[in-house]
Amino acid sequence: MKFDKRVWDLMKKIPRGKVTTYKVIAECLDSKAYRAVGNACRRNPHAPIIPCHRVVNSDGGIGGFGGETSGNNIKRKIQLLRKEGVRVKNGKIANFEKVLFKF
DNA sequence: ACATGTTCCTTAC
DNA sequence: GTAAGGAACATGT
Repeated sequence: MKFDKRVWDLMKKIPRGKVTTYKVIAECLDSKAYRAVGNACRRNPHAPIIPCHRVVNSDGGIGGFGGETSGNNIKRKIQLLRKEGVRVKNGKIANFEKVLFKF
């Protein structure tokens, strides 16, 4: 409950053209539950104000949904990111360090 | 392979 | 109908 709320709050803070990682979020929450962060995103009760597509893995790879990682709905999010200035290479962020938003 | 937090599902009462 | 336990999950080291 509080966990999700905090996660969402941080996500809302992500500016356009930048991305964040589950690791960073978890660290900000003073927790090591990286998975919980992803789960909170999955619940995502706030549709557009929580940009899940702006949250990526520590490797800069777009998260893996239920098998949508290999070129499915995910592609749509990648396009959106690309449009915002995030370079995506085959489902992974190219200039990851440059667009990585640290809290 | 293990650690970590939450959510969902199954089973028990 | 409500409560408890266990499995799964959009991860990271």
